[in-house]
Amino acid sequence: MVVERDEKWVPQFPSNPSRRFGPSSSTPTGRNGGGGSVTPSSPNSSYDEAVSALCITNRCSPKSVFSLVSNLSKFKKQIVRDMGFGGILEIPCISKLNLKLSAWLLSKLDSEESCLIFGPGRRIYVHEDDVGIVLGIPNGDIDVSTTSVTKEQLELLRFSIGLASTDPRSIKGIEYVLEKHLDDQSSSQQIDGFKVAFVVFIIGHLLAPCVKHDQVHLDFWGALKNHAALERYNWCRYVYGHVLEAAQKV
DNA sequence: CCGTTATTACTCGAAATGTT
DNA sequence: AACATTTCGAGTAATAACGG
Repeated sequence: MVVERDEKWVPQFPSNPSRRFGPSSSTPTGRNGGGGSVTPSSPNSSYDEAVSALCITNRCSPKSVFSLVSNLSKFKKQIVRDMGFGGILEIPCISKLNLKLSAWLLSKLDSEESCLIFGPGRRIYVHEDDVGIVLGIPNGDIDVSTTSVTKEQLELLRFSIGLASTDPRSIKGIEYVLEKHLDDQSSSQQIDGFKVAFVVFIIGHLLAPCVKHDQVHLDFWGALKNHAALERYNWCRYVYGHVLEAAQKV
């Protein structure tokens, strides 16, 4: 039911040492953040809100991106940088995401005003450019979502990067594509195939993971048709759009 | 010899991943 | 989408080392 994907990795916070609120019917342990004189408005309701979203699933895994990226050859990394996705190469190896913190953050995100609201006068405005600053992905002038792709084009794309499966959403075997040897002798088709496969991989594993195992959304494939202009698309807006969508579900 | 501190081992829970 | 399994990290307890 409440299924949300979380596209931002959390900067490793000092994991809160809250041993779960036991069923002991004793003191309700006022959960004021260390400050003390925090907003007395409704510290409880907001907290319950986050707790109610405990049943969340998340297919986002920076670690798989990290392990792939760390095994890329110099040549491939240069290709990635040329695409404008250089920031992906710097992804830290975070193997665990704090889902509670993610859910809490998303619950504070107002999609209308595009800011995190922590209380009266406590707001952090978020812009899609910030996504680019943090993740280091292209922030071009073409909107990803305006592009569309037909079934045939999708088929052709998948074929060109070596994904043979008939299921258009499946990305099984994409790692094999990315591990194929590439050097300056390789044809431009092979390099383009690598570029497309790389974008699909990071979208599927980090930026906008689908809730289903080994599957991705189809809404960004249109942007992949144009191999030469991958860096001219606004991937930040695409990612941020998915964050907002997830926030609305919370 | 006792009390305090540091290192290590183990247990438990949460998150990731795969399957039906 | 729900369920099951695996993996990983944090917390805790036990033990060893050190100093008084």
